[in-house]
Amino acid sequence: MSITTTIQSAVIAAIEKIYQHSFNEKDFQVNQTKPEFEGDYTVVLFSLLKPLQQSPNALGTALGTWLTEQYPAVFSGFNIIKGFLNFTISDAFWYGVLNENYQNKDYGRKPDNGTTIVVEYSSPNTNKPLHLGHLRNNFLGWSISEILKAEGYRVVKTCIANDRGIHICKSMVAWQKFANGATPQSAGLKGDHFVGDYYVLFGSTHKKETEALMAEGMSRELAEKEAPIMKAAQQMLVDWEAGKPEVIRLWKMMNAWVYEGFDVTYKRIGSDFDKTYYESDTYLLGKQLVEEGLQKGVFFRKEDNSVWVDLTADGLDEKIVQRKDGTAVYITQDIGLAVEKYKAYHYQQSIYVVGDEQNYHFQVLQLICRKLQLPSSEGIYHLSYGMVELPSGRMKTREGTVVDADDIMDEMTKVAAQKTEELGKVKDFTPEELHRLYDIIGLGALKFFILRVDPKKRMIFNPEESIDFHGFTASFVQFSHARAKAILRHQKPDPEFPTEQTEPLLPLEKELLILLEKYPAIIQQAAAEHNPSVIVIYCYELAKTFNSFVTEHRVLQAESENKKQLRLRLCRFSSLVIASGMGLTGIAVPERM
RNA sequence: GGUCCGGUAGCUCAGCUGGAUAGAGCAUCAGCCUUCUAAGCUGAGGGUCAUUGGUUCGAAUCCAAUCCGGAUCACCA
Repeated sequence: MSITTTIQSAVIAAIEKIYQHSFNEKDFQVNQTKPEFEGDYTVVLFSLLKPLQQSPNALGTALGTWLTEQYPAVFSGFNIIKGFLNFTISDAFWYGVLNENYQNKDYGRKPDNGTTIVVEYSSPNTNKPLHLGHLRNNFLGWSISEILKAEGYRVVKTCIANDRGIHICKSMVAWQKFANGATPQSAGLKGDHFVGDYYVLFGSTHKKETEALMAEGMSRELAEKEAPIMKAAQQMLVDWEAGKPEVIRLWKMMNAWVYEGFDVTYKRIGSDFDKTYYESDTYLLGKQLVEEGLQKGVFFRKEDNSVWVDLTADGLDEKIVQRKDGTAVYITQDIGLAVEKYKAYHYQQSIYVVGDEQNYHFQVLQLICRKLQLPSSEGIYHLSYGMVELPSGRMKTREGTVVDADDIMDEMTKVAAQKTEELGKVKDFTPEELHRLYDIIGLGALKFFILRVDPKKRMIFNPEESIDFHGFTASFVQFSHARAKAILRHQKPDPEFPTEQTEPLLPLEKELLILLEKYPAIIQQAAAEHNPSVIVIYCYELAKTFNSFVTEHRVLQAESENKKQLRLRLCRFSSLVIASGMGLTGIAVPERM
C-alpha cells in the first residue's frame, strides 16, 4: 500500500472512530507537503470541516494526535497551519521502503491481472519511409504497451499495414514508367526510401501533367483527374482488385522492398508487434456487417444503392458505410477489423494509437459498433495524439520539409558520438561498445524529447533543442544512472547489514525515498491516463534529486558505516528505478557514458 | 457554420479529479571540478496562467461568454 493510500485510510478510520462519520478517499485530499512547510505529507482539512462541524485546529489536532498514537511506525509528528494538517512520516517507514525494495528489479510492476488489452500502433503506409510523425506514434504505442504490461495487463501489440489502395498504386505506376528496372540494390537505397522516391516522382509528374492540361483550358479539378499518370494509377487499382498477375507481382515486389526497409527502422527504434494485419487481407472485412446493420435497421440504403448510417441524433452527420458499387469504405473495414480482433483476443480494451486528425473517425467507429451491439464496442479507446510540427510550421511533403525518421536518428547518434568524444570518458570502449553507446544516447534523446510531451497536445520539434544533452533530456537521466553505477562499481550495498537504523535521514535522502516510494503510483497513473510523459517527467525528477544527493553527500566516504550502507542502497534503488522507468519508454540507460 | 482540442516565463513544456507564495528545462547573469562521472551542482532575474464574468472559504484548475490558434465535418485512407 502506498503512503498516500495509507494516510487516506488512516484518516478515514480515525474520523470513523472519533466522530462516527464515514468518508471515502475522494472526500479529501492528501498531497505532498510544500517544501516551505514542515512535514512530508499533508491532509487538506477544508472539505471535512463543514460535515463534521469542526474548526481546522480542532479537527487537525484530533486527527494528528490519533494518527501519531495509533500508527507510531508511520507518523512521527504533525503540525497544523490554517486548514492544512502536515504529517512528518517516520524515518522507520522510509527505511522500510528502502530495505524492502532496493534490490527488487520488478519494483512498481503489478502481477498479471488476467485482462487483455490490444494496442494498435505504427500502422504505416507502404509507399514511403517513416517520418517524425510516425516516430511519435511508434514511441507512444510501444511505451503505452509496456506501461500497461507493468500495470498487470496482458498486452497484444498489433499493427495494420496499409498496403493497398490508390497511394500504393501511385508509386507502382511511377516505378513502372521511370525506373527502367532499377531496384533498391542497384540504386544503393533502403527499400522504403527507394519506393518513396517514386511516390514523390508520381507527385511531380502528376503536377506537370495537370498544368499542361490546364494550359489547354481544362479546369484544375478535371485536369487532376484526367492527367495520364493518374488515370494509369486508377487503372492499376482496378487491375489490382481484379488480381491481374503482373500487377500483383509488381505490388508484391515493391511492398517487399518497403518491408525490408521498415524492418531496419523498426529494429532500430525498438518497435515490435505480436500481430500484423494487412489491409490487403482485411479490406473486405465488414461487408457482412453492412448486411447485418441493414437488417437491424441501424443502416439504410439510398436510391443509388449506397448504404448509410444516420448519426445526426448523436450530434454527428450521416456517414456512408458502403459505396453504391458495393465496395467497402475505410470505416467499414475498421468495424470489421474490430470484430476480428475481438474474436481473436477477447480484449477488455482496444487502444488505437492514431493522430488526432482522426478523432471524428473514431467517434463514428465506436458509435456504429455500439449501434450494431458488437461486443467489441465498449473497449474502443482512441489514443489520440497531436501533430508534430517544426518551428517553421507543419511538415509538408511538397515543400520537402518532412523530417525523415532514419535521417533524424542518424543525426542524433552522430551528435551523440561527437559529444561523447569531446568528453573523452569512455576511451577504453571497443568500437562495438561505442556504437552501442551512441545509439543509446542519440535514440534516447529523440524518444525522450518526443515522449516528454502530453500525447494529446501537438508539439513543436526543434531539431536543435532535441539534440541538446543538458537539462530536461534523456542524457541527463542516463548520466545520473551511470553516476550511480560508477559508485556501485566501487562498492555494492551489503545485504547483511542490519536494517534497523537510528541515524535520522537527511533532507535529500528522504526526498529521494519519497520519490522512489511514488514509483508504483506513477506507473498506475501513466497507465490510467495512457500517458508516457508521466513516466518521463518522473524519471527526470528522480534523476535530478539523485544528482543533488550525490553532489551534496559522500557515499563511499560517508560519516558512518550506517550512512554509507544507506546511501549505497539509495544508489542501487535509484539506479534500478531509473532503469525501470526509462525502460517503460524504450530508452536504455548505459553503465558508463 | 457545426463539433472537438489547445492558449501558463523570451522559447519548449509541467501543473488542470479546485488548496498554502504557479514550477522545470533552454536562453541570460553570478558562483562551484587535487575528493564516488561537471552530460553535473548551487543561486539570481524573468508571469495580467488569452480576456471578461460566474460558482467557492479558496480558481491556472470547474461553468459561461468572447478573442486567438489548430483539427475535423470526403463514395481518401
